[in-house]
Amino acid sequence: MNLFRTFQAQIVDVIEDLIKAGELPEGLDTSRITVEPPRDASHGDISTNAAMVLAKPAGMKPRDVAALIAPGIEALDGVENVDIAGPGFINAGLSDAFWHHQLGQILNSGTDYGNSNLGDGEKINVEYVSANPTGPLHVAHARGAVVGDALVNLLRKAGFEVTSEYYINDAGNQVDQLARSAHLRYREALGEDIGEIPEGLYPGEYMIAIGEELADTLGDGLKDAPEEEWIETFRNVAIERLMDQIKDDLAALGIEQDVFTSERDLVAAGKVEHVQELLEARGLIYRGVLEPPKGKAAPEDWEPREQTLFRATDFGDDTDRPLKKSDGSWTYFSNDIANHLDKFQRGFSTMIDVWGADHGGYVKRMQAAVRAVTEGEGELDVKLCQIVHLKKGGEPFRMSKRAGNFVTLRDLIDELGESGKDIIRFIMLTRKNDSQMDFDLDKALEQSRDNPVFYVQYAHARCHSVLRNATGVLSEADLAPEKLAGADMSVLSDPAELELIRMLANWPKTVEAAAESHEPHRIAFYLNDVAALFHGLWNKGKDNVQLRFIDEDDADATRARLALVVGVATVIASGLQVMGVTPLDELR
RNA sequence: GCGCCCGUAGCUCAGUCGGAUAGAGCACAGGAUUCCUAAUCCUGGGGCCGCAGGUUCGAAUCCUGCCGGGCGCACCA
Repeated sequence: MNLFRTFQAQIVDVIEDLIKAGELPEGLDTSRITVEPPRDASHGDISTNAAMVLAKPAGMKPRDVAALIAPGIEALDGVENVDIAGPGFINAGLSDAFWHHQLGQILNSGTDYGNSNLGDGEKINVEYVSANPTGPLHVAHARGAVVGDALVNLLRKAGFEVTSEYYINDAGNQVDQLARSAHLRYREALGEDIGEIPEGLYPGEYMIAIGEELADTLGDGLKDAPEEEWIETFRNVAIERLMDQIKDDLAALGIEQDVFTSERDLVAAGKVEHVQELLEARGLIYRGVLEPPKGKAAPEDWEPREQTLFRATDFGDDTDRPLKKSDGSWTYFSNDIANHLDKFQRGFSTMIDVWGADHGGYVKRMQAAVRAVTEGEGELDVKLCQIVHLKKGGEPFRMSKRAGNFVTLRDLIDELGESGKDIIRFIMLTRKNDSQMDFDLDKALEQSRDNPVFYVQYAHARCHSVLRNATGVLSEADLAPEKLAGADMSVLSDPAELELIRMLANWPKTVEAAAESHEPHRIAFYLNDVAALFHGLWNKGKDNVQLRFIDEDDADATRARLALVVGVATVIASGLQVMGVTPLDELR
């Protein structure tokens, strides 16, 4: 529970008391009342819009309503003073003791601080990565992987019951081409000169080992056999190997997903037919001919064709969408509807998909389908991840080990060294998912203010450095968080110290807001703010000896200040945990 | 031509789902280190929040229309 929510509930109580007493009219809607930290610190610690929201329905002036509510707020625990300002804001200042108490709570909670019951155990499914099993992951996948995974952690922290999921596109033409590529490499492994890899097949070197394995296990009997005899086996083996590799790459990024759903299995289980029956029964399927796209040059082979169409326009899409290909097989779209219906039937009425921006044109139709197939009970939020431009020293970066090849995720991790995982994860979260991003390899390794990964890690390491130095004044046992939580915090009275505590106490609200909006990047920005205040306070100790964390002549003051230091380290660690980044105690 | 995303300081970006005088970093100018990591910090200038209307107590935020950039646009996945 974040403290602003607590105050919000208390203020609503105050208002209800006023209604009972006849001071305010009955039937006021209190749901729009918010309590927030004011942007300007001079306006106090908390601020509510209650008077402005209630003024109109109550038929009163905002300031008059505020005057009625203010005394009730002033009487609340922790409130020191109340002020009515501007158009009718009620601002309240909280006592130092209140903030000291918050700090104690941080120490007692550890990195669980910020955990919330906001989600109330509601089930949410987050699908991300879902790359085709036709090759290793490349950088373009990294952003979605990180965003999705951080979102999972974030939602869990906020009290949702989250399942992380990968949808394997193992049906359709692409995996058949994969099987053919494997067969070619199989023949190559048996000594045949295969020459150039034909257009449409997968030329990557990663196919060679698969071909060799197939040759080892199957012998040469399938070398000249017709495709029907081998395609299934080759497909299965290739997909399995590539999925293993993808899982390894994800593991290197610290990602391990709960559920892997196979498109092929969904089809085989008849789930797509089920979708069709369901839509048919609701009158949402018809045979029809689509208009060619206007303006843009029509596809070469376009011809008016009667198709099996889903009435997507009834659910907010721009045009109706085909469910079957001309050869009678299901479209990718049909299968993906089955995928989402399946998720819904497994109990997820809230679903989040993380996609690349190039799939943006697919959002509306999928959302339309989810609405149709769940009768409005299911909700799909799609997070689109914009492209990442790799750079090195400001120049576009290409790592063309093989001419024309993409940069694999593995290459990127290796390039960044042992902290590669943490660096990638942090940087990928320093932009909103839908804005484009430059990823500069030099900057990412730089140890400077310029590099947010370093800046936040440095703050955390500094905290631990202080604690290491503190053993001269306090015993190990005295440095335990739960021990420090009981310290007399009253020396923490400098504005910079209190500002830092306020920032730390903002963590639970940050978690809830980020979780509600499905925006994990907010965590990165918050941590940057925490680090900035901490570095600032640290440097104040240079001018003002009174503010140094360790005072060899005053164990009590040291205890209180170290409580603050541990609080900072705790909140940073808690935030990094959500991002999937390992906090460092030392940077040397 | 249609749809989606974006447009905020010279540059890169935040902006707590409608709040008060719009914030950081970089860059630029100046300053702080016998002292817990100066790998840091402090001070300063910088803005028509793309443009124009609308909604209301109140708009960077919501609606409409333009302008500019990115992505996508039958039976690929």
